[in-house]
Amino acid sequence: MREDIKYWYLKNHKLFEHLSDSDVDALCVMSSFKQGDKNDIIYFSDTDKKRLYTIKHGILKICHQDKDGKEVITELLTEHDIFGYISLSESEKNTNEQYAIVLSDKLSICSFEVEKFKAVLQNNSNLSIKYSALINEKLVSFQQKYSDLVFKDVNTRVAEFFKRYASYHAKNVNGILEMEMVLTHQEIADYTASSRQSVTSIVNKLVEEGKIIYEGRKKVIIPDVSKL
Amino acid sequence: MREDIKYWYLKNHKLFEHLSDSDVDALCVMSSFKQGDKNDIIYFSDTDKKRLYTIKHGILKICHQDKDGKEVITELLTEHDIFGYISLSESEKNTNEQYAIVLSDKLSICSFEVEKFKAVLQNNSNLSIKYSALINEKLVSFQQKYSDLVFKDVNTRVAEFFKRYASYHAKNVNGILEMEMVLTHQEIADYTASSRQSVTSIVNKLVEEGKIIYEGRKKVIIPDVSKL
DNA sequence: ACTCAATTGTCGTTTAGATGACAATTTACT
DNA sequence: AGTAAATTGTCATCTAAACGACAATTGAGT
Repeated sequence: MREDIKYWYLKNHKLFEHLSDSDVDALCVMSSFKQGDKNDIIYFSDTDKKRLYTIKHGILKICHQDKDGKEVITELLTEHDIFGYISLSESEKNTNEQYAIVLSDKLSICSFEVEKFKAVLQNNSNLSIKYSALINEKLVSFQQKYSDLVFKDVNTRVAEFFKRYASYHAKNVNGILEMEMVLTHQEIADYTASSRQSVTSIVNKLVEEGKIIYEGRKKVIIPDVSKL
Repeated sequence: MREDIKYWYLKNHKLFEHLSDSDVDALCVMSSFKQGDKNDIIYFSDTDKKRLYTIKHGILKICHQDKDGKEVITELLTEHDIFGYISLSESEKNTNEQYAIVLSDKLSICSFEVEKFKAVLQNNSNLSIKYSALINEKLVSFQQKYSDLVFKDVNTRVAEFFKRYASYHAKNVNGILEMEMVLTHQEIADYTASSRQSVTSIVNKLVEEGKIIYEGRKKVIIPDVSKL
């Protein structure tokens, strides 16, 4: 990948936007870009040097399975999201059998070796505060996800999935939200901690009520988010 | 509180242990210590200046409720744990209607104004890397908690609660774990996302099987953790 | 356009675990 | 010690949502 494109990407990332040019240069040198296609699997193997990833373009699901192969999607990542974290003890396997699968047609990601990234943090307290805050945001949204699972029923969770997905991926045309839906019912179920059949029937109910519109299986329209 | 005790506490905190004396001095100045008793409620009100807390001694539950008053315990905090996080946007309410209640007889906490703490981070990249890693640990354990809720049944979750609780609070006497139990069945239920009655019957089953021993309602013994 | 695999639709059935109701026990308080 | 309040014990009932099974539909690949 050409240096100027790396540069452009990092300069436009909320984590790095206020960095000095020379700091961005330093990051550029240590960063590595990669492409992927739909259904590609990205393992975060423990054997490799640990890396920190940020997504340049595309959608990725982070999942793991229980022993019976039942899958849970812990995160849906999009442009500018980060994944793979730094930890205190170098050795500690924190990936926890997680793996990522590309959901969008194309994906491009940018990654850094964790140890090198730490070195940049050393000289950039501003960056590290931002990084902390970012991780913190994730923590808060996970706590939210946890309470939602405890407090809210499947119907609500699925409806809120659509709202959330829309907030990331929808184009707003006069208040009408249009988006490409890259998740199957099964995947929505994995994400909302429910079952495929439940998602199917809930989606159909939402469609009947006119709250969402499916055009084919890949396009979703939400005429009025406030009614969802 | 006497300065030398503050100093001593911070010097022994894993987050601050490698800080220079002068940095610890600086933290001491901005820190404030507070005491609490069992059942005291600590609100993280949005009106106040946001603070970062660390626990000097005692046990605290962080919870929030849904509209019907149903409670979920999101975290159990103990010595050296931190709570209340920094965020990018100053204003953002991240506390999310959370509140904390003291579970142990006595509690003492230490707190910093978030903005002041950030200033110390600015000049201490080492500290901020540690801080990031700490938040990150929390994130990972939350992801774990989430998957456990999805994958594991109540029996397992309750059993694992005891293991986890023991790992923090038990004295190990020749492989036999003894601990003071500060949670009621109801609270264990709130923590494991289940119901009081389920916890009661699961606990009794574990007692019958000899996997745990209750002496009164406040003391628990685990003869052999590996069998739990 | 045709075929096959993937996805969705629709049931009836099953089940884990919540919930309610009340009794028994333990602990706290005067 | 005696009483009230909190906690725990037990059971029967209920329910949300998983699960299995199979059909219908869609879309991708040739």
